[in-house]
Amino acid sequence: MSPIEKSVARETASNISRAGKPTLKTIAEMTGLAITTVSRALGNAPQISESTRRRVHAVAAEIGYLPDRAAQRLKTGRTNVISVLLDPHEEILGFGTSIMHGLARALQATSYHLIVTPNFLDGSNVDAVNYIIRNGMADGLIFSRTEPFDPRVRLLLENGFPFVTHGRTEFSTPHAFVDYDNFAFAYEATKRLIAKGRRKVTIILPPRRLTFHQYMLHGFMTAVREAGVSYEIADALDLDSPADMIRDYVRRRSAEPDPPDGYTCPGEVSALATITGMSDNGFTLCAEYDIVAKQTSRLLSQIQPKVETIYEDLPAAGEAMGRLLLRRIAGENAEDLTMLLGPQFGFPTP
Amino acid sequence: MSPIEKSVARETASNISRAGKPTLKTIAEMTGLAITTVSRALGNAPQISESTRRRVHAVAAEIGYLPDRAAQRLKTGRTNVISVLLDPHEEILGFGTSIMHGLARALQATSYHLIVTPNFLDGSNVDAVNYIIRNGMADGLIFSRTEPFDPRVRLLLENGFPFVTHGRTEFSTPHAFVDYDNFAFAYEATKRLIAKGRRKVTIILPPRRLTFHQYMLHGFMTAVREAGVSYEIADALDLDSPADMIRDYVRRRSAEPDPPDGYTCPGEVSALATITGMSDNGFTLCAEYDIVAKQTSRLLSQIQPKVETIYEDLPAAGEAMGRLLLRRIAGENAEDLTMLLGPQFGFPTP
DNA sequence: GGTGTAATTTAAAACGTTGTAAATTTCCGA
DNA sequence: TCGGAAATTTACAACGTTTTAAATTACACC
Repeated sequence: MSPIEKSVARETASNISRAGKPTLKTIAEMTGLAITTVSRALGNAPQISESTRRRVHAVAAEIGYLPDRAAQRLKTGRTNVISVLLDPHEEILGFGTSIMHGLARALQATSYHLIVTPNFLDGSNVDAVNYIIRNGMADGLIFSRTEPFDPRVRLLLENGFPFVTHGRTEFSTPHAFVDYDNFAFAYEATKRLIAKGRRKVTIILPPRRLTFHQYMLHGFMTAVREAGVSYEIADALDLDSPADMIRDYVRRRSAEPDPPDGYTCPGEVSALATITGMSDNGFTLCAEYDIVAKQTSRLLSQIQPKVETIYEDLPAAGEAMGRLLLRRIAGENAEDLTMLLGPQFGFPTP
Repeated sequence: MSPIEKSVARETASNISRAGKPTLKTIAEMTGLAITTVSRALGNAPQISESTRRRVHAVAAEIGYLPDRAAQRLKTGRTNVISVLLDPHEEILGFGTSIMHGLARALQATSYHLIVTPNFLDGSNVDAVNYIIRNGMADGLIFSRTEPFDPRVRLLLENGFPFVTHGRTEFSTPHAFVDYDNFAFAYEATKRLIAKGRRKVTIILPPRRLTFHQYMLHGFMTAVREAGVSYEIADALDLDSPADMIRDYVRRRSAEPDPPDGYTCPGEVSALATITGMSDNGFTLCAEYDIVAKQTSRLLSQIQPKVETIYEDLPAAGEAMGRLLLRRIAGENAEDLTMLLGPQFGFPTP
């Protein structure tokens, strides 16, 4: 077919955009090219001449062509989907949402969609992971709250499935992760309490089975030992305990002899609960005791007197996880895809 | 092929589960049936004999067959996906997450997946809706914070695309929605303030462009007029204002003459900000002034003295939206799919 | 034992894309 | 002017499912 004939064919076919949405076929008819060529041109394959490449791109843009994800997925086996495991414990203070926004930012300009796989109410998180691997529901996975020998991580490693965790593990095989330096947080927070003159510090730790329990404890103990102050650790409760339980515990403990006068609170709600529990017994923040808390939202800046805080930037963590996961999917080595985010002092001005 | 031959064929083929995951073909080979028959049997089509139906189901379960979503989607045009538009304003107190958990519960036993379409940082939410409609990215849509003549709703109605909003609109064409009775909330909250003896009430309203601004205002004004107390409305700020701004406003206003002594707070963070602003000026909650706040989490029960609250059950709203959307997708009439959830007094015991 | 009808099962064609292998065109140097 | 290699384009076959229409089998009745 000569260039002139082609051009005629184009005029003829481009009368009305058909009922359904445009496909490669539509463009093929409009340009007089073969479907394969159009596909190639759009994919910027090397063997397509620059002129047709341009022409195809122009037509595609004009009619608002977007490839059918289902067909692509069927053919290539790639889903263009990244799945986030939503943990029920993340709901209180928008942890999930913060991370999600960061993730969204990372995936913004890519063709990836974000799908949320909530905790199966009955089964464990491992089932969800298994389901996703087995049925190829996503190209990559993101989740948080890792355990030292997290079964989800083990499963993913065994299957060579791309993922990024929020939190480290202790597997010898490296994997991509983003973590917050909770050692630094606890160390710094506790040091600050001591600097304020507090002489018996305490901390509300994450559940023992989670990896960051260790780091947190270690940071706390390091500060304690360096300063030689006394301390105690409440092992009847943890950060996942309902706020009421934390409040009740603090209230009870502060009524007993020799109560702590410095609290390291790695959670906003637990900080609030602590303040409430203390004030129930007539203790005043900054006067009789102090708190240094982890801050992930603007919540704590709303209460009086101001609680001293150390910031953890969750949207940044989300964005980092997104970027690392994309690189992991692209084939980069897992051991090069790790990231430890330091605590930031003071809430960044927006 | 005789039954015996079939049975032999089955034995022969079931030696090893092939490399890839099982497909209809796998089952067809194992049972000696045609692919079509297997598809029908799994779909419980009427013309399949009970015996083969059972046999196919058994084999499918045995080898853990799950239909390929991409192929189904390509063939049928249905995506089996429900998309949630995530609004940036929803991040503070896990609104998004709460709703999401409810939604997840509603979709639990269905084949639907939940995909999150975050606000496109640049474009408006309308672009996202348009994108989803045009490219058939989902079978149904869920979003919140409706305006009286919400352009998203208009677009969806024009295209006959199934959706459920959180919040009402004023279009004459009915559409599915779940809403919280904010009139009842504001009316009840304000009445309580008045019952406590407060004589000048005020309210922090949602942004004027959102539908529930009207309901909230109406409820507030009704209580005010019935009791004949005085009131004022801060129109320099709204519920979306940063907490610091609310706090500063309250602080400034309470230092001026004739300040309000009763606050209706339709948001948890704004309630906190109000308390802080007031206490900055030496006003004590329950003594010099009162607050009745909307409660969507256990946050407010953590501060002292207890703020009186009226509950809004967001997970329940999410679940309701999910169920309504499924029915809408199934073809039910939109006008039958509306739901107004009443305020509940006191936090339900879990 | 045939015949018609109902009950089951089946082959073949799509859905829109990409990969393989082959066909066509273009271009260069002899 | 002609081979032949390089450049460009193409046809066809998948991917796994559902749908349409047709084929086969079973069943009842005369």
